[in-house]
Amino acid sequence: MSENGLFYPYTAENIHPGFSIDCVILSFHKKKLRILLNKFDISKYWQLPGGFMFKTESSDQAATRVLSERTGLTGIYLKQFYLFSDPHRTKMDQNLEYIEKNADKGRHTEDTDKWFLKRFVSLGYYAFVKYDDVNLSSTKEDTAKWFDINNLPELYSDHRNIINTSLEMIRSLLSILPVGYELLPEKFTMSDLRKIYEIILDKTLDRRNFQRKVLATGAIIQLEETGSSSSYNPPILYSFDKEKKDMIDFYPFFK
Amino acid sequence: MSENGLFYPYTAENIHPGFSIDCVILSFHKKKLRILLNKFDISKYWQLPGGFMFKTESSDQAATRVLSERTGLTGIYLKQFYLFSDPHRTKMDQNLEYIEKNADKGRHTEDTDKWFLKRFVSLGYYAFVKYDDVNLSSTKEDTAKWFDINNLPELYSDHRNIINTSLEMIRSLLSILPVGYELLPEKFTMSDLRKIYEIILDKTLDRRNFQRKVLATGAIIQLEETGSSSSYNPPILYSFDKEKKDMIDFYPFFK
DNA sequence: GCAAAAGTGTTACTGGTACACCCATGG
DNA sequence: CCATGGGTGTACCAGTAACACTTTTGC
Repeated sequence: MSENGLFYPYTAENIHPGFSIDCVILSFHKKKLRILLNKFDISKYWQLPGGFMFKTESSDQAATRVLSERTGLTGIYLKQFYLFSDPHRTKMDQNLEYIEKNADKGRHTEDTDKWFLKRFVSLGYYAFVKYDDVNLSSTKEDTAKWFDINNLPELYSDHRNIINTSLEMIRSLLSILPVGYELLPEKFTMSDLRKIYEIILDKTLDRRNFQRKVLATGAIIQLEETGSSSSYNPPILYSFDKEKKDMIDFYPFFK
Repeated sequence: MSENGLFYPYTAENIHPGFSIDCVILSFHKKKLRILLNKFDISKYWQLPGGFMFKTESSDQAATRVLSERTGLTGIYLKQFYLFSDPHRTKMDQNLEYIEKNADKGRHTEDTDKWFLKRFVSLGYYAFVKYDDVNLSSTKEDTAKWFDINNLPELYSDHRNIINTSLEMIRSLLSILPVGYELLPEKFTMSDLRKIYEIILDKTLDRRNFQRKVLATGAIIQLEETGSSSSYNPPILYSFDKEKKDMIDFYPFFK
């Protein structure tokens, strides 16, 4: 997104009309669940990384491309979760402001007006990435930043609703989602794994029962090493058994 | 769908572009799970009831309208479940044939060519209706019919895939879907309720354990009457307790 | 030595599964 | 009188939940 600012490389001709994609990209860092947001210099609001679908792409391909552009990653775990189609979801005043400020910056293209001020439906995707693997690419016009999922700024359009919906969906499917495997680094502590489930479920889990249940799946290997960072009894490190990571019904289920 | 045949009342101007809706409408009758399909006189294939979204509608409203047109019902239980967006999902040869045969019948409109031969993404909905409540509206050009879900005809485009996907989604969410409440008439037998779960899960369930689990929820009331129809020990009839029907986690969960 | 994080084990309960016997009716 | 569908009860097993004590280290 640089050539023509805000909308590059999308044009009225190359995208599937009236259709956009918004990505809820989650990671885990320092005991917090993080979500990736970005902000254009011309905007007051932070927003979900998103984009449009080229005429030659499927929505999965488009979402994968958008995520790759944002994070530099390939092979990302992502799933569509809901189509947002309220006819009034697009805040035309906000978009008009975008167009105007874009023009002020000398980045205006007439083409844009034709399609950006029309109604869009948006397909929501959620994605799980490893925090340490991500290289955030920010430009002067477009800043990317991780936010604590429990401490979000004011958001563009209906993006707050999209995030809330994604979390509900993730919560209800948590028992079969590989959140730990996708969010944690190669080596991790049991405390971190548990924290992920606690944040998503918004409740504390019994430390001992959690550990027993997780280990009983046989998909997690206890390592020799310990994590040294903290200032007390160093925790044991664990790793996922990659052979077993794709087993359905592996992932522990917590009510 | 009569004025101009196949595409009434949709035009290039009044619909959201490149976007369609397909509905998997399920009912239960005589121990079989049924799906509503329709066939145009000009088509070789049966297809899912579907339609397009007007520019003023949400997708839920569009789906509700389509279902209402097809079944005469209001207040239908329906949920979106997946967006089908493969760029090659639309079979252009099939659609071209539609257009040509439509022209043969003197129902051709030039407008149609503009949009019906373009790429569409399609949002899948599943719906649960009570068989006895439905009045199928067939016309000479458009026949509607219930099919046994396990005995389907050859289908248009990727509709077979849409049906399979819907059943997978329903299966995975079965524990929280009100399938019994939505599919069964006011009074029903335990055998019918169990049969619904057995068909969707494609496995037999222990008759006694099923009954105990279902009754333990407290959401089903045993009636005084018995069903007399069959030729043996008449079964007890049950009803849902409407006060409790909306309780989440009510619906029994079967692995 | 005490606070904080982490390691480990036992018990009780509940929900799920497997299974057997009796009853009523129509043919 | 028997085949078929339906009603009811028990026993076992496994997974879950509740819960307590010990260890390590920094301050």
